[in-house]
Amino acid sequence: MARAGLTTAKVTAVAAGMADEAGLDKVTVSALARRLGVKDASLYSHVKNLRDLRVRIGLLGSEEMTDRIGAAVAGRAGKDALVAFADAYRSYALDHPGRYAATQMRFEPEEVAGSVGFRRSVELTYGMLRAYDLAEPDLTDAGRLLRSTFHGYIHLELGGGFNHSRDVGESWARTLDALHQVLENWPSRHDGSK
Amino acid sequence: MARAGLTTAKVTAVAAGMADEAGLDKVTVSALARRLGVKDASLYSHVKNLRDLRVRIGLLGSEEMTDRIGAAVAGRAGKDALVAFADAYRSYALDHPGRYAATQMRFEPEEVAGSVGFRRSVELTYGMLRAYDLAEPDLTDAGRLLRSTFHGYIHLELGGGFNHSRDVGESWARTLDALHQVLENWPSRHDGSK
DNA sequence: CCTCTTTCCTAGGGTCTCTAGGTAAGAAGC
DNA sequence: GCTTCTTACCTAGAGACCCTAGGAAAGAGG
Repeated sequence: MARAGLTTAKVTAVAAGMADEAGLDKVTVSALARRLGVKDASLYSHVKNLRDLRVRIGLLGSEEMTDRIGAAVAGRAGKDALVAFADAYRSYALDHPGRYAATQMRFEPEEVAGSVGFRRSVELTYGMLRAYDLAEPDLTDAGRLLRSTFHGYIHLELGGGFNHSRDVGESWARTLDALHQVLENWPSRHDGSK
Repeated sequence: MARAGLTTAKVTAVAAGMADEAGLDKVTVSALARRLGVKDASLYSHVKNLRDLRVRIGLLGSEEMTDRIGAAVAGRAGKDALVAFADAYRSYALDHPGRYAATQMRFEPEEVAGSVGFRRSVELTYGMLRAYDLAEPDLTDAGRLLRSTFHGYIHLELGGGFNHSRDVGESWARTLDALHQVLENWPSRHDGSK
C-alpha cells in the first residue's frame, strides 16, 4: 500500500497545527494518526510517546517565537525594544495558542538540552534589559517580573479571564507603559517607602 | 456491604488533596475511586463527570483562597494591603498547587454562577486598589496588571521556570516593591515618554 | 415494619496509550 | 535487474480511563 512518507518533523508540524486549532490537550496520538490517515501505532516510530510529541511542539514553538522576537527587537533599545519584544511575544502566543501552551510545559533538563529556543529566549531578554542599566540581582528580578507579567497576561487573555468591558490591547499598552516606567526607576533595596 | 458514606463535598475534598499531591491532571475518576475504596462508576452519583470534579476543586480553591486573602488584607491599606494580598495569594498557591491550578481553568458562565469565590476575588482586588486613587479605565488596567503578574509569577515558580541562582522569595518582594511603585505613579495616557 | 431515597454495585461500550512482532515499499549496492 | 537493508506502516492485543444503564441493598422517615 502507498506510504504517507512521514517524518518526525512532518508529524510534529501537523500536531502543532492541531494544537493551535483545538488546544494542546486535544493533541493525542490517535487523533493525530486519524488526521494523517495512518494507524496510531505507526506514529510510535516517529515519536517516543505522547509527552515526546507535545515536547516537540513546545520546542518548535519556542524556536519560532524567539525568531519572531529576535527580528522585532533588532536595532531597537529602551522602550522601543521593550514594546517590540512584548508585542512579538503576545502576537505569537495569540497566533499560535497551542504551540505557546506547549512552550509552558514543565520540561526535563534532557528534553531542552539540544534546543536553541530557550537559550535564545534568555539572551534576548537580557539584551533588551541592557538599556535599563540594571546590575544583579536586580537584573534577574526585573527579568522575572517581565516574564511573569507577559506570561500571566497572555494566559489570562487566552483563557478568557478578562471581561469585555475594556479593550484588551489598550490594557496591554498601558501595562507596557507601566513596566517601562518601573524598569527606569527600579526600586533598590530598602527603597520601599510606603 | 458497608458503605463509605460519601457525599459530593467529601469526594471533592479528597480529590483536592490528590490534586495538591500529584497534580491536577492526575486527578481522574478511577484514581479517586481507587483511593476512596469504591468502584469508579459509583462516583458518578456524586459528580457529573471528570470536568465537573475538577471544576468543583477549582471552586473550592477559589473560596479558600479568597478567605485567606480577605483575612490578610483586613484593616490594611496601601502597600501594606498590596503585600498582604500578594503574599496570601502566593502562599495559598504554593500550599495548594493542585487547587490553585484548578482555579485557573476556563470556566463556563453557568459553572461559576453560584460560587462566591470569584466574585469575592474581584471585590478584594478593587478594595485593595482603592488606596491608590485610580479612576477607570486605569483601575481595570491596573487590576489586570496585578492579576497577570501574580498569576504569571506563581505559574513560573510552580513550573520550575526560575533557576536557583536567586532566592525566589526575594525576587517576589522586589516585584511587589515594583508594583507598588507603579501603582502610585500610574502612567496616564500619552504619558509614555521614552 | 414498610416505603423511599440514595449509595454503591455489576456489566459493558467506547476512547486512548503503548508494545511486540510482522509485511512491504523504496533506497543502496552489486 | 537482482539482492539486501532500512524503515514506514501494519495487525493484534494489553491496560487505563470515562461514562451509561440498570439493579441491589443500606439507612432514613413514615
